[in-house]
Amino acid sequence: MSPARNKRITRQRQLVYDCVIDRKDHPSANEVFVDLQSSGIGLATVYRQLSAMVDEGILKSFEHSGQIRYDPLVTPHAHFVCTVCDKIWDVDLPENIFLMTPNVSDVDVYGLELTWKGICKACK
Amino acid sequence: MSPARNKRITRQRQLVYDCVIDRKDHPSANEVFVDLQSSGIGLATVYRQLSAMVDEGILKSFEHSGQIRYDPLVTPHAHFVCTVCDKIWDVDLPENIFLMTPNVSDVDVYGLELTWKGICKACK
DNA sequence: TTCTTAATGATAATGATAATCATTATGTTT
DNA sequence: AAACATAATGATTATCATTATCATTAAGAA
Repeated sequence: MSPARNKRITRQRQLVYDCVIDRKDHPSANEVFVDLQSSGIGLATVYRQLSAMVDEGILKSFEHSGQIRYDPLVTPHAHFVCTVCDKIWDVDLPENIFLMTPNVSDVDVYGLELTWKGICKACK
Repeated sequence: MSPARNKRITRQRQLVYDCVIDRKDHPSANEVFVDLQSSGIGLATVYRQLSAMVDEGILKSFEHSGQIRYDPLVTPHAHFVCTVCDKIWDVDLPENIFLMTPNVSDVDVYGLELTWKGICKACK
């Protein structure tokens, strides 16, 4: 949660980070903002801190349903999305998936994004 | 390319479909619109036809860089995205990936989205 | 050819995110 | 502890992608 060189640890940065850590449901910027309403934090600051933390490697982000979701789990993993309630779970990547790089010639693959889609227990 | 029951095949529908088929680079709605400028088609119609075709299963869509991309290849496959030039390639899914469903209990998995990230030949 | 109504096109509305900028406050230096 | 340099904030506006609205047009059937 310590920022990059020449950056400052502000009350707002702490709030945003703690919020994403506490909720484990990959919140959007606006969801974080709503959670922190009582603190008086500004919406722009929430957006700024979230994207800053992604740049710094402290958070990961991905797009879902037209908005950017933030994930405190930065180690390689996949997601399961329930297409009914739109909730998201962290799941393990398949074994050895990194050995299954695509058949495109002369490219450097350094990452992947894997999302399983289905219906969760509660929605069935 | 024939529409659902009680729907009509319009000149505009044909134009939109042909455009996505012709370009194999997963265009956005606006890119299709620009391609079809000379036809006088409206932007709203492009958006409408594209999302209609996704609903009908004629096209697939996915989010990338803050916009929806359209893909005429509707059979299961993965993508490779160059994070420098932002181009997208269709690639095969890893063998037997459907056997590697996630470790979430009591969910019905019916699909997945897999995107490899890296740097393409031209950008290296 | 007429008729029904789905589809269109122009435009306004919405929603998410980024940019601007005067003000505030962090962390350092004296 | 006071002063300082400047990074960060918050209010606001701007931008961009997409959706909604609605009067008009045109498929496709009768």
